[in-house]
Amino acid sequence: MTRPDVSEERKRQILHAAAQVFDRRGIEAARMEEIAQEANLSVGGVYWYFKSKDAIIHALLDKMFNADLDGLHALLVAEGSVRDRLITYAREELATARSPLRSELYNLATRSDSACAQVLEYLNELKRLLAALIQQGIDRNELRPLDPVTAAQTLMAAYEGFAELAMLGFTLSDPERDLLAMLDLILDGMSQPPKPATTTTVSTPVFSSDEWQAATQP
Amino acid sequence: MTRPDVSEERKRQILHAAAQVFDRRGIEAARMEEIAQEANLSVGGVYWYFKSKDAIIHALLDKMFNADLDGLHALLVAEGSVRDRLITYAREELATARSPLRSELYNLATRSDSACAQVLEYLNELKRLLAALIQQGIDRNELRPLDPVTAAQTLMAAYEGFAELAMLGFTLSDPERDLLAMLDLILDGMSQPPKPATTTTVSTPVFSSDEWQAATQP
DNA sequence: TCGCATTTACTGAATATTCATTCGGTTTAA
DNA sequence: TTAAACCGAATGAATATTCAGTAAATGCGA
Repeated sequence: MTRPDVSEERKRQILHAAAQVFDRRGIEAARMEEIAQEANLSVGGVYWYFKSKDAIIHALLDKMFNADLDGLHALLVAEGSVRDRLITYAREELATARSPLRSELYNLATRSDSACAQVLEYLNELKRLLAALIQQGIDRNELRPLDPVTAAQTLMAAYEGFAELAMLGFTLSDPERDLLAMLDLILDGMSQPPKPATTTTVSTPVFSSDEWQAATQP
Repeated sequence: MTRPDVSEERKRQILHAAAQVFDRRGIEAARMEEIAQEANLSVGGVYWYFKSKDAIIHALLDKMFNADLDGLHALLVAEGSVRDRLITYAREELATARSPLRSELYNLATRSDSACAQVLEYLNELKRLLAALIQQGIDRNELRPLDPVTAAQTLMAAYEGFAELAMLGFTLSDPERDLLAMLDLILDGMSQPPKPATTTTVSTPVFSSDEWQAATQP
């Protein structure tokens, strides 16, 4: 009677498929039919494991958020300068950033109370972890004394905003270079003045000065 | 035969109504019926002025983007320090920021080529104007010499990200205070070291130190 | 080691609902 | 009288969810 339990495996399959379809169609436009196909199941098969489309979304959020927080947790106790670890975190985020999924989920959160609660819980935990990392930087004298929570929130806004812009294909050169340039700028501002400006290695201006000066007379 | 032309008036009515409905329901969930009602028209009446729902979205985007760019344009030639003007711009944005609309529109842009082009055009213009303003700051020695385009993009990411987070109700105290704290932090980093840290007047820490230090041992 | 019963895992057509859009008809101002 | 401005029921297409079945793995008795 006890058949080998495939439900964990199936759920993983379905969530993977859903992520793919959400990516290309958007959450609202994603059809259960297409998710089922992508998961090598029929519509009914998907409903065997998930109560509804919403349940899939919820589970997917959970998976993504946990993966993200786990990564940051690991960085909190990893070695290296705080600056380097913040950059590493940003780089890891970048991998996810260009997918419309995250923005869609946030978007959804503005309309569903339960989704909103889930997202806020994630954001608060993210803030706590980032603030802790920044506090580490202050304690080690890498960063100037600033309010770690404000700094954490600032970084979060920058990350989020960058992800949003990158998603739309709005970048100077390539996303990674732009991300690093942005972080260099912000982290320079947060660093101890002793080394006044850590040389901004990546940020090679891509526009000629003519080009942006033209903006003054449009 | 030449009746007084009400079409401009009607279009304004409809766009206003659409903005309201998009705000509370989201773009996809907004029903033409509801937009029509809000505009004191029937469904057919709305279709008399707009070819489709997409046309309404497009026109609304156009209106919002132009209002934003016009405001920034005015700030570019206004008096006051660059810092103050960047703060003023951010404050003006904040008024719009808490509505899900902007995020929805971006979100939509990832799926419609024409919407995407429209958004990118706006973002590029925004970047040009912000870069020009920052260049002004460098020329006047208010800001340290940095790549104005990178700085502009950094500010844009921060603005966007902040708007996204504020939309979800993710703030320390009140949105305005948080926004100013964030900008102070970023602009301090961009300012000339001579006055090493412009006193961060608004950023009164809201969490006790116990509270965020707890984040280290979760 | 073969049926046979039983339960789990699945299928996909049918159902029900939800809108964007259309269009034949009505109102109103000139 | 005419044409622009408007109405709103009807149409049609899209799609989440259900459900009456089917397939297949397992245990069990002979």
